[in-house]
Amino acid sequence: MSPEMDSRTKHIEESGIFFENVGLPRMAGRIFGFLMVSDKQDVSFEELTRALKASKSSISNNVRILINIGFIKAISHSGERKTYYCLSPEVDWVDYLKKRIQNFEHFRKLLENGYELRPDKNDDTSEWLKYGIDFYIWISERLDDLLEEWRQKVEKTKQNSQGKR
Amino acid sequence: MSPEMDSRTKHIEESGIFFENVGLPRMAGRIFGFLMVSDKQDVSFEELTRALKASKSSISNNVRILINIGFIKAISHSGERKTYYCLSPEVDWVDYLKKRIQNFEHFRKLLENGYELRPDKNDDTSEWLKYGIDFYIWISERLDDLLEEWRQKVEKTKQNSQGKR
DNA sequence: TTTTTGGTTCTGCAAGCACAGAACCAAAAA
DNA sequence: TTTTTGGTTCTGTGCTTGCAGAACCAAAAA
Repeated sequence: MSPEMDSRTKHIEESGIFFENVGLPRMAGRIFGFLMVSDKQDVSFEELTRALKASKSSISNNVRILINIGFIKAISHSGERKTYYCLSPEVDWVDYLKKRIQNFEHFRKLLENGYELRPDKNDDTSEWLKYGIDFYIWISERLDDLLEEWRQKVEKTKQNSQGKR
Repeated sequence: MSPEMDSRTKHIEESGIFFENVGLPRMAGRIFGFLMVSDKQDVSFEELTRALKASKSSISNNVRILINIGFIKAISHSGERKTYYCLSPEVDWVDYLKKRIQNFEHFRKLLENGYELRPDKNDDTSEWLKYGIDFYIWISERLDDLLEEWRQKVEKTKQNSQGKR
């Protein structure tokens, strides 16, 4: 990183690294980061290739990834052929988290399966497994409650702001 | 998979695939799965290489990974040079989850940084960022509460079982 | 019709990674 | 001391993946 790199560029690269850390392409993170700090509301495909100095193929593929995740959205303007992209206003954090929480479920099933297969269910290892299973059952329930709570909170806020109008 | 593969082998391989899906080596998952369903309380290094048909280097590296994560533990028996491994009885699910939750914090910081860098903080994108930031602040707090709740639950159970003795 | 534009899909390459096997090393045994 | 044991670290290989550039394609423009 050159020292005179501006804070936006730095932000974009950091976003890329973060995405990489969670198993997504760096370029997808760069696009996401760029959309965050762009002074425009929506950015064209062509601007992305130019701003991020990336090939069309890379932008094309990574834009699709971001759309699938639900982080960004394609929009078009009448009388124009170009496609523009912006952070998806409809992104559902709850749904997004729910998908990530499914890993817990999967892991719990793995523990349960292991427990079932143990020859002696009264030893330390079995106890350990039981404890882990209990924890995951408990935390999954609680997380569901939490997400429902948030959903209602949002619902209420929406009604409020509608009432104000 | 041959049809006559027994359920333990199947479990071990499934564990391997699961680990792979969350970004860890398949072999680490196999070891974890094997320790789950082994009829022994602890398993030697050599038995792992034999049972999983893997090289010493692979076992060595992946055992270290599992120890670092905190999933398994090395133990030794007096009068013996061999090292044995078992599912770590001290594994702290709470700590484990906390580490995974740190990703949320990191992501929130990314959103906050993006928000700070926006030229116009009154447009839709900024609103979107603010909403996301709020959500992550809220969920982080709630998760901390949850983990604390679980910790206390465990504490209580421990006291109970001690009282019974 | 032919040409241009906007974007997708195909091809090839470079980097990263999990694994095996070999070389290695320290501690115990002989 | 030398030999054996138990395990780690080094080296090479095949597989995967992100990317660029080229080929491609459909729709609009000319």
